[in-house]
Formats: sequence, structure tokens, C-alpha cells
Amino acid sequence: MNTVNQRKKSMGRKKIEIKKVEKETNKQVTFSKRRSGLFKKACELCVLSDANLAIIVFSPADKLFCYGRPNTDAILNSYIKGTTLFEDQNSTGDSSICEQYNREYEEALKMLEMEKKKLADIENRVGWWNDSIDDMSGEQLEQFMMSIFELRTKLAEKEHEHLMMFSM
Amino acid sequence: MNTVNQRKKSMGRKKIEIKKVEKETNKQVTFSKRRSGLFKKACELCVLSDANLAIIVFSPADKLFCYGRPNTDAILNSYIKGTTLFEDQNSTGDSSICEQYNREYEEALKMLEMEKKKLADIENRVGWWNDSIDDMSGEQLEQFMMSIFELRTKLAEKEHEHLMMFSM
DNA sequence: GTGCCTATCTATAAAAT
DNA sequence: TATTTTATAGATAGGCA
Repeated sequence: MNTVNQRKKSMGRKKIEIKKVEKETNKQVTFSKRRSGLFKKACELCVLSDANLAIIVFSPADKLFCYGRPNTDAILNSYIKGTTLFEDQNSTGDSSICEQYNREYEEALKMLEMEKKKLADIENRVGWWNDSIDDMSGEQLEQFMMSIFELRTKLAEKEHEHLMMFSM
Repeated sequence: MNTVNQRKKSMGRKKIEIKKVEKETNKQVTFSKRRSGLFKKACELCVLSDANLAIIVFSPADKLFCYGRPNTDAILNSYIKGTTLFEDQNSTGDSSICEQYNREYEEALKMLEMEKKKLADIENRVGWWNDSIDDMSGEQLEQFMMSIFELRTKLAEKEHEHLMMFSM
């Protein structure tokens, strides 16, 4: 049994005034604990009442945390568009900022790949051409000239293709 | 005074399971109470730890509620612009991807521009070369051969640059 | 920064008004 | 339907590891 004088291990929770916590380390701890508490409450609200929500938090050090159901961007998108979630889900167009970025990014990547291929293609041809010239001796000049015209024709065709692709 | 048999006025709070409240009227009451509780917690978090946050809630009936400090739109703008560090606490979806896509997308766009410039550069040179050949008559062949070697040298330099860039 | 602990403090489910 | 009451479940400040 505890004697009258025996100290408790903890003073337990104390009432605090809701005002800025001045001590920096305590402020950090309070932020961390209460943020997780807030997100838990948010989760419960969603589950219990079948709601959807997003929370975006900037910590005192301006670090970003967020919670969202079904996900943050879907909620923000609905908010920004001034539509409801229901309407948003039924739309066939872009459904969230995230997805939109994703789509644009994939497109950009594809374009990049195409450009790289074109470049590689052209550089290969140039390389082949250079090699041809490198190996050439005086008596091969006439034959080379024939090749030049042949190549020119092929290049013109290829270039035309490229220009067509560019103008898309 | 209360007699021994006198019933309490309330059974008090009971433990509830965190799952969708089926009874519509109870769900509505739960939503309303817990939403205000959530906003209160959010307010306390802001004051205590000097944080900023925004909460956007769609009720089960898709009605919009929000809370923001300093205000909702300021927080959303910061979020969308992705100007700060990011840690995702999301349980259902992943929203940090959005910012990441944005960054990768910008990068891809830059790369694309670079590739296009390179391509245009090379195609200009090829075009110039083709034009040269087009206009050529028999007596200009010797002069053309001189040009070929000059060009070859220049192209080799340029190509080397490109290969260097590619290998990054 | 996280996690545990305990003694409170606070939010809130259910009922009553 | 909103507010108040009751009694309890849950959150958390302060310590410590």
C-alpha cells in the first residue's frame, strides 16, 4: 500500500490554457501528439458518419502533413471546383489534380522518348555518314558522290517525316 | 435526496464501435457533434503549437464545411504550390504523389525542350546540307567536296557534344 | 523526433428537456 | 430538431526511456 508520503510516478494530466506554448520542445511535442489525435478524430468522423474530408497542416516549422479521405487531392479538387464529391465522381473528365498531373507527366515522358528516338536516329545517320567519309580515299570520291545523292534522297524522306511529327 | 431505487437520469456515455452509423438520424447527430469537436481540436492545435491548417469536410449529404487558419484558401494555395516539405499521413490514398508528379513533370518539360532544341539544330544542319546538294551543278562538285570535309569536321564536334549530353 | 505511463481532463453517447 | 444532463470512454500533459 502507498504511504501518505509516497510520491506518485506521475502527476498525471494537468489542465492547460489554450495559448501558444512558449517552450520550443514542448510545443513540438504538443504539436505531434495533437496532430495525430486530430487525424484520428477525422478518421473516426469519416467512418462513423460516412463523410469525406481533407486536412492540411503546416507545422510550426512549416512542414506539411495531410490527411484525406478518400484522398486529399480529390477533396481539394471538389472544393476548388465548387462541386460536390458525388458530382465529381460522375464526371468523365479529369477527376483530381493528382491524376491530371499524372496524365500530363506521362504525356511529357512519351514526347520525351519520341524526341530522343528522333535525335538518336538522326545522330546515327550522321555518324554513319562521318564514318563513310573517314574511310574514304581519293579514288573512292566518285562512288562517294553517288552515295551522297542516294543518302540525300533518303534523308529528305526521313526529314519530311520528322517535320510532320513536329507539327502535330 | 435520491432513494436507493431511484433510476439515474442517463446511462451515460457508452463505448461505440468505430463503424458506419446506420440509423440516419443518429448519423446526422454524430456528424454534427464530431465535426464541431474536430474543428475545436484544430483550433487548439493552431493556437498551442503555432501551426496553420485547413480542414475541408463534405457531410454525408455532401454539404461543405470548412475551417482554416489563417484561412482555408491560403493553406490550399501553399499546398498546391508545393512550396514546403511534405510528409503524408494519409490512410486511404496518397497525395504526396501529386507534388512529386508536379516536380517530375516540370523536369520532363525541361528535358523535352532541350531535346527539341537539339533536334531542331541537327535538322537545320541537315536541311542546309540538302539544299546545298539540290542547287549543285556538275562543275560545283569539287567545291562541294571541300565543303563536305569542312562540314564533317563541324558535325563531328557537334555530335560529340550531343553524345556527352546524352550520357548524363 | 517516438513510445510508454498515469492521473487527470475533455468529448461525447444516450437520455431527457 | 436543438440544447442540456449524465456518466463514462477517450484524449493527453508531464515524466521518463
